[in-house]
Amino acid sequence: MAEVSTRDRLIVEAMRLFCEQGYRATSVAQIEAAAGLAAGSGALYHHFKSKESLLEAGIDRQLDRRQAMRDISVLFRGVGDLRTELTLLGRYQLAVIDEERQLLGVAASTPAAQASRLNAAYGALIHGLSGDIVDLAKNWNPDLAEADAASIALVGVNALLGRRISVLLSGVESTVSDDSFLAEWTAMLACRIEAESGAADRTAS
Amino acid sequence: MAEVSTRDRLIVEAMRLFCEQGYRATSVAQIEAAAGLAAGSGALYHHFKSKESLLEAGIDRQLDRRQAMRDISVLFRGVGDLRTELTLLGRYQLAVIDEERQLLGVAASTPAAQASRLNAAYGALIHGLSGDIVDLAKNWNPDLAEADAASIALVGVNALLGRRISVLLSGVESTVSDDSFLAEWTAMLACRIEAESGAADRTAS
DNA sequence: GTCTATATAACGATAGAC
DNA sequence: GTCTATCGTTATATAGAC
Repeated sequence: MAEVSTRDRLIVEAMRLFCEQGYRATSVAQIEAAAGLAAGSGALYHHFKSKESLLEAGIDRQLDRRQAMRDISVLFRGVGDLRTELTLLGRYQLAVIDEERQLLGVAASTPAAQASRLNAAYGALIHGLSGDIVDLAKNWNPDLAEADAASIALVGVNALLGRRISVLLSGVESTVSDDSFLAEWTAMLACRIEAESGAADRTAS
Repeated sequence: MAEVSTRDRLIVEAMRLFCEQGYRATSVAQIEAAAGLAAGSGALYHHFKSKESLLEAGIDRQLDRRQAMRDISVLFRGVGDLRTELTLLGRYQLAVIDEERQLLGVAASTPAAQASRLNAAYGALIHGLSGDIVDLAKNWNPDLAEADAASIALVGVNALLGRRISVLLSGVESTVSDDSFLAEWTAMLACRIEAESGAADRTAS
């Protein structure tokens, strides 16, 4: 039961290497070696017809795992006050983004053939995360306009994404802990959610 | 005076292609063709000793341009109220990130040899943008603790970065305009800057 | 299914004519 | 400085033994 097939090992190691080095920079021989096969042997081609079809299988696998994590966010409903729920949701969404980290990393350097698939997957991710924040916001402040809730959610999601993608691009971990970051993130969103509707218009022309 | 040297054309086109396709996926022949030279001829090697030294020159060029944009943010001081200054600063910082877009794109898929240079450049960018927000925040609320100002700035910068890097990864422009995004971004930061110190601790344990 | 061996193509880089 | 031509290397992918 704990047996992992060679095919699965190839997918896992390939996505890891694609994320670290990029798709083009990762050779088939390197993937075979990482999966415990002889480097340079065509053993990989008995499981995938090409390097690109291996990437495709990796994308599909990630989308399956994403499906498994969906609709867990509703578990945070009614736990306590607005800030508690926001912090829990933020922590959950950071975990979701971590799960998608490889996919985001691979998306940065990918042949055009698979680009549309990755773009669609990325768009769906943003939409899902943003929607959860919108639901939470409107739940705690029914007077909040749909457009305002969407704006708050968009800035919130981008803040979480920016934090995770930053370390993805730089490879350097932030000096600020996730908890500290989420504390401020929570305070900012709560401050806006509690405000009356239309408050976002009080900016410079 | 409008004459652009072949060397400069090579740098510009190379960075554009590196950003779009990745470093490894871009061939020297492709760069030569984009610069108006015969594809496959070694003409590039009369200006750069290798493909990697061309990337290095591209990074140096970006760092020079960054230097030219520094210390412009102080021009926004004392324009009006907190929200006006925040919106102007946010708009300015989005422009700065746009200027660095290529460098961020190249950073996503780069050989280890140049990775440290890119990482240092990226870290300096974050630090500079964050520092400007901290200065503005403490200017409008002297009671704000240094740590709180830094937290607010970190979330703010990551929100801007997330928005720009999102379109960099997905290639799809957001349906929300920059002005609408900045309006909400401004409201969020202003809401937190105006709060008393220590308010960020009112989150879940 | 995995191996050795190899076909075929593309890439980075160099040499020399002009 | 730019070209044509080419070398050496590395990559993807295949053929056939075990």
